[in-house]
Order: sequence, then C-alpha cells, then structure tokens
Amino acid sequence: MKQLNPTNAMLNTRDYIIRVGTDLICSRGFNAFSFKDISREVGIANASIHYYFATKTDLGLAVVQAHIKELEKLKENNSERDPWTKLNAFFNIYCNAQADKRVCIAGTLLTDLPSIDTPIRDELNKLVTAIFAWLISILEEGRRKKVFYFSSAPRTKALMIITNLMAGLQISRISGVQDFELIKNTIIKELKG
Amino acid sequence: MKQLNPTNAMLNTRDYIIRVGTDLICSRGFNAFSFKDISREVGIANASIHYYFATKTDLGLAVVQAHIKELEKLKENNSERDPWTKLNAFFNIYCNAQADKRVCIAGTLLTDLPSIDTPIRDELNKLVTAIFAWLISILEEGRRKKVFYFSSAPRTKALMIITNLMAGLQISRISGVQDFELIKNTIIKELKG
DNA sequence: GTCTATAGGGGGATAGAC
DNA sequence: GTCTATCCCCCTATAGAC
Repeated sequence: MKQLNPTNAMLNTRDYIIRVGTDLICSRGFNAFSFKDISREVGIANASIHYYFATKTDLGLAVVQAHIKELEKLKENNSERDPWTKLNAFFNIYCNAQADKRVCIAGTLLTDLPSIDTPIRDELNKLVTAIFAWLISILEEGRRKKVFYFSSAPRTKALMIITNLMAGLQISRISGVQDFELIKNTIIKELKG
Repeated sequence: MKQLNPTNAMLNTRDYIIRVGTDLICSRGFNAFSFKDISREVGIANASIHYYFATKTDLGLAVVQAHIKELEKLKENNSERDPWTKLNAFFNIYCNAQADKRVCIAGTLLTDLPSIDTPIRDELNKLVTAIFAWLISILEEGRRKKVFYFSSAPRTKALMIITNLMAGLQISRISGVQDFELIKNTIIKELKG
C-alpha cells in the first residue's frame, strides 16, 4: 500500500514530478499543462524540471512508462488471487482515477494523438497492449473456472469492457459519478450471467 | 446529402471555418490547434478568423453548436424510419468520424475538460444530453416493437453503447479500424438477443 | 541539484488601412 | 471582409552562477 501510494513527501523529486505530471495530463490533457504548473506544485523552479526531463516529451514518456510499471506490479501482486479479485483490482485503476476526477492516460493521449510525439505514442501502444493482455487473461481464467459468463471471444469482451470504463470516466465528468458506478455494476452483472 | 455534406467550395467562410475547426479539434484536441492552422487551410489571414469568431472559445462554442444542429437534423430526417435504420444512422455519426481518423467531439473535450471555458462546457452538456435522449428513444422504440432485446434500463443500455462507441474511436486509433467494426458488430449482435 | 535570467518561438488578440 | 503589422503573454528550453 505504501509502495503503491506513497505520500508526496516520500517521493524523490523525479518521481514527484512524474506524479504531478500524471495528474495534470489525466485531468487537463498533455497540451494543456506547462512546466510552470509542475514547478508550482512541486516547489522547484521551472528550469529545474529540465534537469530530470530534458523535454516535455521525455516527461510524457516517463509518465506512460510509470503506468506500465504500476500495471505490471498490480498484475504480479494479484497473480495468486481468484478472477473476481483480479477483476476488482483491474477496475480499481479506473475507480481511483474517477475518485480524483481524472480520465485514463490512454484516453487523454489518444484523443490528441496526432499532436503527440512518436516516442510517447510508441510507449502508449505498449501500455494499451499490456492493459488488454491482463484483462484478457483475467477473463479467460474466469471463464475456465466458470465464475464469469460471456458469449464473445475474450479479446472482444475485453474490448467492450475497456471502452466502457475509458469513456465512462470521460462521460461521468459531466453526467456524474453515479454513471461510472452504473457502468461498473452493469459489467459485473453481465459477467455473472 | 448535399446539405449534410457540402463540399468546402459550397460553404460560406464562417461555415468553412467551423468545419476546419471541427476537424482539428476532433483529430488533435482543442488545445493543440491554432488559428494559424485554420487560416492555412481556409486560405484567409489569421486575423480574419477573428471577424467571425472573436475568441477561440467562441469558435469552440460554434463547433459544438453545429454538432447539436446536425444531430437534430439527423434525428428529424430519420423520425419515420424503423428502429434498426435509426440505430444505423446513429452509428454512422461514429463511423464517419472513424473513416476520417477522428474521435468524437465529446470525448476530446471531456478529456481536457478543466482547461475548457465554461461556455463550451455548457454547450457540450447540451450535446451529450441530446445524444443520450436520441439513443434512449431509439432503444425504447426497438424494445417496444420487439426488434431489440436487452435486459437493463434503456438509459443504462444507452450508456454502455455510447461508451463503447466513444472509446472505440479512441482505441482504434492505435489498435486499428477492425476494432471499431468489432465493437459495432458486437453491439448489434447483442441487441438481436 | 537548484537557482535566476533570458533566449526564441508561437499563441490569441487588436488596430487600422483598404 | 480581408489584409498587414504588431502587441503582449506564455511556452519550452538553455546558459551559467551557486
């Protein structure tokens, strides 16, 4: 818990910048945040950020890479659990974003994709692939163990669920939290068959 | 057809700017396009855009309002059709965006929401409400006429479908067109019961 | 590692001629 | 309506002191 959610004081400057960068990207979008926003929040000079990240693209890259690492850690920490617990851990990625009124990194970068530098795009590709791989494996295990019921191919079901969650975060920003909860509960209900 | 998809030469300058603005917002995002991009495409000076739209927010507002009007027109043009034809017309909004590698205006504005001025947000709220209202009415009619089958409340089903389509446009930007088609076909298959 | 200062460029927006 | 010229601000990024 402490490792997954360290307080800001526990972080070194580099990780603190990544955290604040993540928050800004996932709330306003990559093109709507500046180094000034980060320097204000972290409490260091604008120029000092460049000591850690030479360019804004480098920072964006680090933010996406941090997401990949967190996902791998989460996957590993839950590897011995049952499918429903794994699914719950997967959902929590989105629930945590929702609690902070953020959207997911994939959604916000994808909507601006042509304006995003290719190094970030390539890393985003890896992240999306990893997200799919994990959910597909959870769905396959759940079906095999007869605790999930769905008729389509696992990858198709994963595609439907991920799009529900991704856009659920976006829509609920104006329609309200209850819509995100409704989506989550509907997915669960349908999997129960 | 000509009214819905006029060529650029058929448009007055104001509508031409709105069309180019729409393309830019839906491909790069509101914060990644400039008046210079529009002036280059439309072929008028940067300053001339301000004759039609005093501020960038005014232009964004007009873009969202244009979407609302198009939606109303589409709804009206299909009011006498059967539920499946109506649903197809609804899907086509997203299919047309996908064909141009764009995402939907709601998704791209929602991911950047805190950076968007309130007049645009208010208009976006109206657009999202209108989108929901139309799909809900289509779903209700289809269920009543026994051509659609779904177990949840119409609004819940609409929420699931809209999030599938919205994020489907986003995800398919990296995973490929076939994923958007897969989502569309899965929604149809499920409605057939 | 962090700072101040500043370069260099692009952004939205305005003034005023035609 | 459209233009040129320009203002002013903010942005990313760099230079160089401490």
